[in-house]
Amino acid sequence: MTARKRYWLMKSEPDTFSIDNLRKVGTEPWNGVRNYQARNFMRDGMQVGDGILFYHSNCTVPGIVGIARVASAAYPDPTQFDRKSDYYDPKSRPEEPRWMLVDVAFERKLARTIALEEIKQHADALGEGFALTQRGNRLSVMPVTAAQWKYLLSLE
DNA sequence: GCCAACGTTGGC
DNA sequence: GCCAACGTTGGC
Repeated sequence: MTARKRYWLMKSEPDTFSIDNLRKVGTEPWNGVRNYQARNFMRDGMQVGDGILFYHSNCTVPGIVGIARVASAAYPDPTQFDRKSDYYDPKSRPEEPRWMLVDVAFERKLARTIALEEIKQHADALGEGFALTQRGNRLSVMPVTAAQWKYLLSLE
């Protein structure tokens, strides 16, 4: 029995890991998420094949730049046990890992960037539940409804 | 580079 | 369990 496909938005700083980086490598473990809410979405919500809006944050034109898909079930983020990693978490133990991730696979780049500025203009159509346009929201992984997915891609 | 928002930590 | 201090995110 296969559950219905779900949709997500995932933020990445292009200076660290851009949509072009993802296109090059094909599939990437989404490591470094250190926020419980974002982790829970990956661990409890994501299923292989789910759609991902790839979002560039902290850059000149923040916005949605591509589409990816969930390519693995959730598994422990190995960087949490790597002392040399920026993401090392001394409080996490291998027998009880604190941080989980999924693999993310490249699908395509959008024909153009759907900028945050533009998305904000459609806030009414997207509904109040859309976390990206809610003031002060810093979540790096968030759910997107099928309707929001469709609407956002219709802007492309 | 600034700073508002907000999550986490740790003293009490 | 409260809450001040602190660190991070991320738009601008």
